[in-house]
Amino acid sequence: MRELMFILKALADENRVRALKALDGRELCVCQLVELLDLANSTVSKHMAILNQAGLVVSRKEGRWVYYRLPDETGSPLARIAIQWLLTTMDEVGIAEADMTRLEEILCCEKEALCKMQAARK
Amino acid sequence: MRELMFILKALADENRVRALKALDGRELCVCQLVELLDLANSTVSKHMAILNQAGLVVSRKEGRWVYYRLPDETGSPLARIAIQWLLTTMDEVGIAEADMTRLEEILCCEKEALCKMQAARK
DNA sequence: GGTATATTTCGTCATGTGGCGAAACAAGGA
DNA sequence: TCCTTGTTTCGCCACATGACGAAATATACC
Repeated sequence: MRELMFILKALADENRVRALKALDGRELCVCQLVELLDLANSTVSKHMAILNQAGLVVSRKEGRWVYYRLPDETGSPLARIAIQWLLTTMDEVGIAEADMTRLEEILCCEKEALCKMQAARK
Repeated sequence: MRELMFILKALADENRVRALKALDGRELCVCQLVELLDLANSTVSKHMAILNQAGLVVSRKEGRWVYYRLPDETGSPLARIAIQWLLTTMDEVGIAEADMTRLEEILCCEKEALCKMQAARK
């Protein structure tokens, strides 16, 4: 029950749901998620920590960059089924389409450029 | 997206999840849910209102009693699929078994007796 | 080693959420 | 009509949550 509630609580925030959808089929680093969600990087980092704790994402560090992605077969079955349900549901209903087009733009940018923009914004 | 978030937020509370599981395959009135969840009736009523708003339960009034049940084919597809996912997940993992045996006991009692007990408790 | 930079952690604040009891509401029975 | 009673609404409180900026970490580059 504890694990299930962790997952359900992690899913009960729109920004986290949007992040999961964005991670469908690809890996993203924090600065790309910051750009997509338009939140402070500290906020995004916290959201990703919550998703990570629930087993809904896994992280990988490469140099100074941290990449997040959806878990593979080795992840918790509960979490994987939850993700599958969420993503297919969102696809069927056509949710977060604006995010998908915005994500295309973001993926075209160099990550360094994104980070510089974000740093300048403050 | 709005409807999906209503559903996800409604599912992000353990007591509400327990209530949904208890409603699997049967109809329950508020006083029975109060007994199962061991919360104030005002609190249970609020929880059920949240579930109702998300389309995860429907209510039926019969005299002074209000019965809640899971939605049938006429309910929102999004809500119905969510419930289906939740219940099968809980079954597979074997969650809330204590509740199920406790529920058997509660169903044996007259509803009037339950309400009297609850009234006396204050 | 020192500097630059991507991310996380910390401190703080505003808002949301879940809990209760009391009062209000609704419906049956005297 | 008045009383009883099951449920909901209201007002309040304690705590959780999500947001930010600043400070701390960690890692590449000089």
